Amino acid sequence: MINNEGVANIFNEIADILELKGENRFQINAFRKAARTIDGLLEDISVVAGDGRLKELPGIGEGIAKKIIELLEGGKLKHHEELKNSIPSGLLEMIKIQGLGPKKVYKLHEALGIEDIEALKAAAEDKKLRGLSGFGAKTEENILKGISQYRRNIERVPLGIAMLYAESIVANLKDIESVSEITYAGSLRRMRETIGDIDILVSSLDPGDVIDFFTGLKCVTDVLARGDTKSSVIMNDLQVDLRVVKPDSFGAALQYFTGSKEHNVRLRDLAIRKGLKINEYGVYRGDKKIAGDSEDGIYRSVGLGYISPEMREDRGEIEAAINEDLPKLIELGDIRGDLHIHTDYSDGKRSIKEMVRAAKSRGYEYIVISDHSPAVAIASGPSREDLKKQMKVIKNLNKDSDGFRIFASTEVDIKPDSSLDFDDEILSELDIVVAAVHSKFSMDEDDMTDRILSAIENPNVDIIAHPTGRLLGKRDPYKVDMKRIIGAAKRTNTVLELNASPRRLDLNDMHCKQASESGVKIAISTDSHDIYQMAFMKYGIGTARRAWLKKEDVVNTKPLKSLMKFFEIE
DNA sequence: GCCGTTTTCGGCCCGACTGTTTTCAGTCG
Repeated sequence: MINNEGVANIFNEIADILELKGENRFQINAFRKAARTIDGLLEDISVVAGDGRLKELPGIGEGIAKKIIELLEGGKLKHHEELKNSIPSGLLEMIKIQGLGPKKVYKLHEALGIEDIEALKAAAEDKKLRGLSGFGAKTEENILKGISQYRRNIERVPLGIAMLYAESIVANLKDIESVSEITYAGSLRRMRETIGDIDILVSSLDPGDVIDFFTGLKCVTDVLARGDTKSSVIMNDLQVDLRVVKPDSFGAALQYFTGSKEHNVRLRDLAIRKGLKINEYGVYRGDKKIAGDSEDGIYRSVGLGYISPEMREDRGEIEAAINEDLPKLIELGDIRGDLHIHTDYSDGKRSIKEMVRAAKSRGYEYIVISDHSPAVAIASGPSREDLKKQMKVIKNLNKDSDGFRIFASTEVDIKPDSSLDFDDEILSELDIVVAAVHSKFSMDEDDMTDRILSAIENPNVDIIAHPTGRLLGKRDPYKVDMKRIIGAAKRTNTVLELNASPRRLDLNDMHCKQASESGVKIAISTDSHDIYQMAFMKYGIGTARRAWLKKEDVVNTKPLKSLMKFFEIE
């Protein structure tokens, strides 16, 4: 059975082919919009179709609804098959090359019979492109550059890495005299889990000065574009776009360059209906500028409350704003403790005392010491006896802790046979039990789901850590039926973790939203193995805000007393 | 192909940069 992603991919491919053939661009947008709707859907598209609700979805009307049903029934779409057969498949790959779009690719195919990237490369090297109108020597050079870049496969980088680069660029440009405001924007500001390129926005009355400094930075390896107010460069194998605007447009530009594109299209559409026009300089009624210096003002001008960057994905936030129903999102300052911490009892780098001190300096009221159980051999976690000793040490530390509380715990391994790595007797003595999968990730979906469910069903287990096991860019999530996990977690009052480590961010934003909408409580934990990693909490908060989580949805916003009540700790 | 507190027809976001052109098309975000 085809899933949501499969249907979305087919509609996107239809849009690509129609674009190559130069068909009506609004029809093309309609397919893309439908694809986006389906891709972002929390429900299974087959369920929506079964209920006859397809046409209630935004961007899905009579024609596309029929196509979805055809796909669900037969796994194929006649319209799609016909389109695919009408062009060489290599053209679809060619449009992915930077600087090449559908028009140029189709022209290359029509005029020179070029059908794939290999042929394109050969033709460009033989200087055969420059004869075509619209193509010159520079175009050939750029195409070859684009091909080698495409082949190097510049991938999206994890949020945590991109954030470090962005913060250092911001720090560098801040000192330029004409710069009055500077920040990063784009998907980084929306705290997406991976980042394709870094967007930096600056307000200055002397754009040339800023652009000069930016393109001259030592770490810049290639300048892709350099205009009067805008420039793109490559540094650290990552594209960085800089835009400079005047201060009275900073809010409008920040709104615009934060995106997402889908969110902005919706916002501009709304503005048009109200007789307004939004661009990156401001909001205009006729020639009169009515907003621009602040982001808040942009939203107010179209009658909406302020929508936080993390929500701007066209996943219902515009509707929520129209209905004055925007959630008050959780903030970093709401966090009162960390519920997943490692120490030198297993593979952590620091002692319990050191981790406690770091937690206190962050203003926390409690932490959970959850070292690995022995089955995770590489972490050389405490044996049953050593865990008992650790519990005693914690008990003593708690005696003179001026109100701060250390909770004894374990990150007990859920073994491939579904059993836990510690017996129920010792688990029941711990304050909190965190359980997680660390091995045999390749199980099929039913077995893996059953494996995790059996941990959820154990009354001693309080929290399931990193529930899908993914490592961003390194290891795919294991296959698991999240609906069953969420259902069981709700029924047993088991907490699901949002692991804040930027290499995990697991649960992801969509699963988190799903879980919390089903009434499951979330723990945002850093899984720290060293002091500095406790700062990862901000990435967890970012993901939580993308999931529309409120303070009440997250257990570690509770003050000490009510947290103890929640976990039934003496 | 979708959609409607102007509309069931006629709209559909907007502007910068590049490279090719002699005023603009294509691409990108």
